[in-house]
Amino acid sequence: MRQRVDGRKVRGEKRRTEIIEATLRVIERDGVAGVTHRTVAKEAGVPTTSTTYHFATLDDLLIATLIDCARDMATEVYWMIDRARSRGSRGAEEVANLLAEALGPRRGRTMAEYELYLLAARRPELRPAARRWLDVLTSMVRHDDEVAFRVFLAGIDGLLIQGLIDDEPPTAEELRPVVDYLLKPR
Amino acid sequence: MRQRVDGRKVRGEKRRTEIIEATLRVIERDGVAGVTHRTVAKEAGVPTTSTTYHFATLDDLLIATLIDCARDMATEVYWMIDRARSRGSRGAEEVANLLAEALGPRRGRTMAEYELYLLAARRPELRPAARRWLDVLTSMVRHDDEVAFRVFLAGIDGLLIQGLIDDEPPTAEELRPVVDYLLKPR
DNA sequence: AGAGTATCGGAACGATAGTCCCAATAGTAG
DNA sequence: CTACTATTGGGACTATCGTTCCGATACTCT
Repeated sequence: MRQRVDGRKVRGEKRRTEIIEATLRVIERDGVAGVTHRTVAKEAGVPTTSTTYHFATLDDLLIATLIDCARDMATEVYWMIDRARSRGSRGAEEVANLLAEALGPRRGRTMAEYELYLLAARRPELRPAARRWLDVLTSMVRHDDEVAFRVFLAGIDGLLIQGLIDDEPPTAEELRPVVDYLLKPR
Repeated sequence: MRQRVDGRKVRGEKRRTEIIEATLRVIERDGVAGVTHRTVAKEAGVPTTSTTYHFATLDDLLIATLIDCARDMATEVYWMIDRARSRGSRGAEEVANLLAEALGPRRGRTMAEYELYLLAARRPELRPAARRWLDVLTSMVRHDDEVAFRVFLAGIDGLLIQGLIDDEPPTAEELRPVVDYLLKPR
């Protein structure tokens, strides 16, 4: 039995999270295709069998990792929306900065997030995780803004995925006019 | 020597395209992860070694297939833009219909196209193919519309990739107001 | 027709994958 | 302290992968 009454972490919890974090690093570096029991174990510095002990199958490990990844994703986009909505005219600048960051220093992470998207397209059990940030953020917007908000979210997704296939990541300055136009009310 | 002066197809060309088409079917069904020499050969009804004969490596086969896929992609989106621009107020309806089609009957194909996107993010040699339709379409728009056009393209990409993680594909009617808003000039 | 070359297709080789087995260890409840 | 269970970690088994080898076949040019 893994659970404890006092809520303290059980022994294996630490290594379990280490494995998940290592898996995310592998995905960022080599993509989902690079995830094997052995590569993850090597990245985490644990024996190969440790990954099979904590996760029944490799699929379970992938799903656990991507769900974890989706949680951070939701947090990040939450702040993006928050800045865009609350700071008035400076919203576009903040959003452009966050996009440039997602396509520059955090590029690997952004790729991992879209690998989750595509995996969720084929595996229904991943869809709730992939949709989490869409749902959460949709719920925090006024109902009469829903269409505008969906357009905004789609635009962000499109700019990110298109930015991933640029030879060099776009700067915040280059993104600025597009974000500006995207946020402009109609 | 494979090339002929008169331009007639050389012998192996037919089987080569059969293999590419089979590969695309495999990608549509099981994703890039499902592509192996054996699965492709089985799908094409040819012996396993045929795939290694016509393509030096499995990577070459993948790249050839995805570049082929990108060509059709460009054609399809070309028509989408064409309808949106030339038919005035009915443009949004046409675009919504095409989106619903891409997320319904052509769902597998759409997933394949975004797998190309993500693969291109990691492999620079695939980027020209992935960017082709963006570039072609960008060149056909008036320069003063460039920002609006980039927003439109990003919105389309976002709607498509978000539609892929819906439990049931959105209908043209559901997409209509969003496309309407996306196309509305500012 | 015959030589030469492109293509085909069966078999197999080495590498690597997922997963399982089992002995050793450590922390915990009684 | 002792029994028990969770966890660790090394090794191995089996399946499948990419790729190569090589003999058979078919097409083309002279």
